[in-house]
Amino acid sequence: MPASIGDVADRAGVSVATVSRALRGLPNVAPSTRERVLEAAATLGYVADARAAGLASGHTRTVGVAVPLIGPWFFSQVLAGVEAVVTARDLDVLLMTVDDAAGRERLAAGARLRGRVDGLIVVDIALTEAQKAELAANDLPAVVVGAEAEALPCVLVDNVEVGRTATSHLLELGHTRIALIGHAREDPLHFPVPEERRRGYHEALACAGIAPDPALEVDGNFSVAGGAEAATALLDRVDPPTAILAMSDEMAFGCLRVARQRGLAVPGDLSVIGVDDHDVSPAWDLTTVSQPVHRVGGQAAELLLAVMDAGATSPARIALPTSLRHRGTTGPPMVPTEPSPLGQDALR
Amino acid sequence: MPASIGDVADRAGVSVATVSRALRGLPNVAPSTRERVLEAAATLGYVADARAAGLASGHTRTVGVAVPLIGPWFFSQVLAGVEAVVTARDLDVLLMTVDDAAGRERLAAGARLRGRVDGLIVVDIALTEAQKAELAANDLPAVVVGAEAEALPCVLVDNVEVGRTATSHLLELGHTRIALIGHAREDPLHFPVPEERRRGYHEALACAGIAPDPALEVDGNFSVAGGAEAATALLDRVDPPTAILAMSDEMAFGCLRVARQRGLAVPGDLSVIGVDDHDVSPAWDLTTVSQPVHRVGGQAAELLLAVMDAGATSPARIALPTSLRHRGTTGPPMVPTEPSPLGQDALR
DNA sequence: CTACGGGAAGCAAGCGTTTTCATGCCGGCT
DNA sequence: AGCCGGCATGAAAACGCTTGCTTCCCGTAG
Repeated sequence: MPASIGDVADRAGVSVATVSRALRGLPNVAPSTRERVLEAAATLGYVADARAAGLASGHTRTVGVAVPLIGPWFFSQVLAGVEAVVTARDLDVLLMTVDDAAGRERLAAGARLRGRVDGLIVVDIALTEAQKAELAANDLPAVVVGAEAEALPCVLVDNVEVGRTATSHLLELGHTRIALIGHAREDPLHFPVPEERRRGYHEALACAGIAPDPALEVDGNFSVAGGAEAATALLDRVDPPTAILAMSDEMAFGCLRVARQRGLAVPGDLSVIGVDDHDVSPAWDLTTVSQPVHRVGGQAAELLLAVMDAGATSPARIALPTSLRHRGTTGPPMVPTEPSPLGQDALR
Repeated sequence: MPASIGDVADRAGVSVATVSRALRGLPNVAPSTRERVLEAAATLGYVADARAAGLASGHTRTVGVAVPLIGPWFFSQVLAGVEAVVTARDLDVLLMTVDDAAGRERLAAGARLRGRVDGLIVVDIALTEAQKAELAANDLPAVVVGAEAEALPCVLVDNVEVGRTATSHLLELGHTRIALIGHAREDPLHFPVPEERRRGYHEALACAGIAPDPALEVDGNFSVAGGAEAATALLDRVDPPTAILAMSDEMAFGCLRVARQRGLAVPGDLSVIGVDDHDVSPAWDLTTVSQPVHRVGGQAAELLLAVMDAGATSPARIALPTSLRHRGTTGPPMVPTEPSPLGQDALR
């Protein structure tokens, strides 16, 4: 039903080959001819069929982005970063969520990918080593975000350092009972990020000569609600922590909420630090370890484009810097015997 | 390089037609044959080329989602909603941002769409009536989110009511100087949403017999920072408002930040209400008008699928309900002469 | 005057599927 | 015994483009 290239050719009185060349701005087309073709195409409302063009030319002008979830802030920011650089090259973005083992298997096998994308960005998906190798062998240009990969380029932040930085910050302020809210250790996804941050936490603790207390490490599900639950559990203990390191700002928000509900002063009674530097963190005045989320996506996209252009180069490994944003939710622990005059939060 | 259907056919000792049928689970294939084909395909790692399959069959198994931006919470949630129902039908999502006039023109004309998507969801993009008509005439199944459309199905919330509800809430609490933070009236995008909410605000004000003060309507750019700036400007006035209605929770967060920095008690000195019911709003204890963001996306996707299945039906128009979430940031205005005992916020 | 060169345009061969139509085979029915 | 219908399979025609190769034409150099 829609006009095809043949219709345009007929109307312009030239061959389809000439139409194809004229429309794509290729050389060796007389200006007068090109103009006639352009006009014919315009009046017919002709748009080339992407499938046919791709089939003939061998590419798709599309890159795939695989994420475990779409909703959370982190992923939407990475996605935005990818999108910005990809559309600058006039490519499209195919979004795919893979959130279970079957999906990961299919992704690694390249199912649904052939003839769909020219390249793939895999964000924070817990691929096994075997799956990564399979993906790399898959001839499809791919880059991994948030995890190391042997044969694939990857972009990530040093999450051990993230954990270390946050913990050291709290230690320097004088805290010794520091809780960690992250992901359950027995996480079926065994994605490295939480584990790495936990490692940094342990390292910093060890440096300060403090023995880690397993009771202070709880699951927060990387959500506001999960962070709130975790904080509740921690603060209900007979020996509550004086500081909480939440592995994401969203979980930190949950902590702050609980603190406020309980009338705890922050940072007087409880210090809270997050990770991400979420959009709304400045508004909360939340101390956090900032990571360049948007840049992560952009960098991954640039890397992918480079691989797509140059073919298989030596897989790069790009580490992006993080930095402590010391704001208002962390401070020295209160001396236990001295009750806080600021135990009430005026907001409530 | 990758195995084609012909390779599979050779290896299984059958024709390509049989391979095609066997792999897609079509009837009239002997079980033994099917098994042989499956095995051949598996050992060859065969995956059908989506372009070729699409070209031959006429569809793409992909739906497009066009948004003006990816980063903001609202869009990521809508996207997630769409994605959930679309992938349940084993379709893919092609993400496209259109944020300028040229992009809108191209979108309406269907550029880059043919052979790329089987259907399109347009989210909060300021199409002119002519462009909507063009899109509708474009034979491509499409649904519009966040705007009325003559010839296209659409899903939206009653944004006039949203504005009315929020404003009435503040009025009932006793406020009379109520500021509105939204989008600049001379918005070049002239997207209807802010304008509708503003209308609701005016209607509620009129009902209460209050003349709107243009000085109390300011632009907040729908971001945290924009909300903060707007709040600053409002509170710097000689006659500051006692309540602020922000058209999004993110802008409301900016307001709360400013209030806290200035030592204003919320809701004692200043009431703040937002719109959206953002993930972190419960943590802030923010009063807001909740809209079912995820559901909006899901509903749009379901509508689109229905159109794709059934062909052109009469264009539906689905309005989703909103509701007031009365939380802690709104309350009666303080009696002006009585200074607040809670002017200090313990968080800072 | 012929040979040569280069730009403009056309022909036709793919690209890898799906799908229609034709073919062959077998069993059951009249 | 002769047909007929149904099932499994194959051959080949689309699908709509890109692209290598060829042809044509004209101007210039020898």
